[in-house]
Amino acid sequence: MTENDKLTEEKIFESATAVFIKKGMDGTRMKDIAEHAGINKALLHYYFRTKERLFNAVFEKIAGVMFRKFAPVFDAETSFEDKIRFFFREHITFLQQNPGFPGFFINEINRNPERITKFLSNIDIKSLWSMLCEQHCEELRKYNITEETLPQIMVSIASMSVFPFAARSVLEGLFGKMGIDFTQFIEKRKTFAADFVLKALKE
Amino acid sequence: MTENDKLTEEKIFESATAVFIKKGMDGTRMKDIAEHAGINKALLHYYFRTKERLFNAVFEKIAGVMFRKFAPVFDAETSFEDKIRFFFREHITFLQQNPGFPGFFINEINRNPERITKFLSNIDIKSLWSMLCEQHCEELRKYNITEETLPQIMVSIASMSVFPFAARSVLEGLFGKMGIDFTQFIEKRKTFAADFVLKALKE
DNA sequence: TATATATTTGACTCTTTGGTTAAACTATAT
DNA sequence: ATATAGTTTAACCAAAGAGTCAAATATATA
Repeated sequence: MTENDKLTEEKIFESATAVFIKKGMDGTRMKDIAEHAGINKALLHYYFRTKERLFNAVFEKIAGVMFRKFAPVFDAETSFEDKIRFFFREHITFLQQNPGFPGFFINEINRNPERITKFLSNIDIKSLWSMLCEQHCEELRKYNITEETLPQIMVSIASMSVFPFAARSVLEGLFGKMGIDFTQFIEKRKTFAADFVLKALKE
Repeated sequence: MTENDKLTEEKIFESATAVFIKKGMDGTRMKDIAEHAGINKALLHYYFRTKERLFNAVFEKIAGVMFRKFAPVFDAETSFEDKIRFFFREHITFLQQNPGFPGFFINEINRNPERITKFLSNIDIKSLWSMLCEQHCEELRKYNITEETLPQIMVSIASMSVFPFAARSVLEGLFGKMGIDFTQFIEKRKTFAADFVLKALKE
């Protein structure tokens, strides 16, 4: 094995990731993954036993990476405003590099909602949430954010970042007719979304 | 045939809609649709030839209904502000009644992006767009909305309405741990989202 | 080098799947 | 009633799918 050869298992995992993202669990053929990796189909089973195990490995990796991207919002020592700007900048950049993640993720959680229950059970949401509330106690009062509106705001923020990628082909279809470039639209969105949210909050 | 019996073709179409929404094109078995409709599998082919034709019929129906819901935003004779309030109220109510549509739609356009190109070719977006711009010419200037920010705003509005349904199971998972009820969250969202957007726009 | 161990393959199995077909059934018009 | 057209079914088919396995190859180790 030469230095730059990837291990077979890695090669399989990466090919599986690519194909699963493109075709989804149900639309993916083990043969496709094997061909993508340039190996024999039986090797997939040698390393991962079944299609479902291979898929679970891929899904958990992606879900983990996606959720870890939300972490800085909770633990950074910056102001509420800075966190919002930071989030949109970093999260949209991340999605630019992984544009298929939102569509893949939304698809699979809809087909199999139990998956997310299991995944979330590893995370202590409640303490993250109260950490956020305590850390920005005064700011939240200043912005007039209540226990009821905070979830609405958080969901709005996530929506604005994730949705354009999930609905990418629709937007590209619409934009195409109006002379708007999707890539440019996304680049602008990093600051637009932050400004938009902050203006909506500002007293 | 008694009065309240549905025509077989309708029954098939409705069953196909239900199953396709739940399982997606790739995850759906013709057998499942037949069983759901309580008929023989061969009847599906008698009425719709192939799985793909049946799916296309369902997809086009759903896509049509979804996009028609956006129409009042373009042709109503109300103010910009009223349109935003009207949209969130009506659109979220529509999604409450069809909570599976966003997930289904996002999934299928990601698996097969050409589908949306074909679908959008029937709609004259450009003239709808310029209609909107002309109709609210002064308001747009008042709110300081430019040619560049208008698409950002429209996408933000769509995001805020659609995304919570697409990511429903994630939100339910998170909310469950925090004592938040998804149904109630959605009900509140009709006014929250409108207020949020309008505040973000207001000079 | 010889032996044990890990990796890779082609050929195979068994099940599921979309789709077909010929026959049976139903309703209706003459 | 009976011929005709439309509807429904059971039985069938070929292709594709996930998964298996024994043999072959490479790799490490003594």
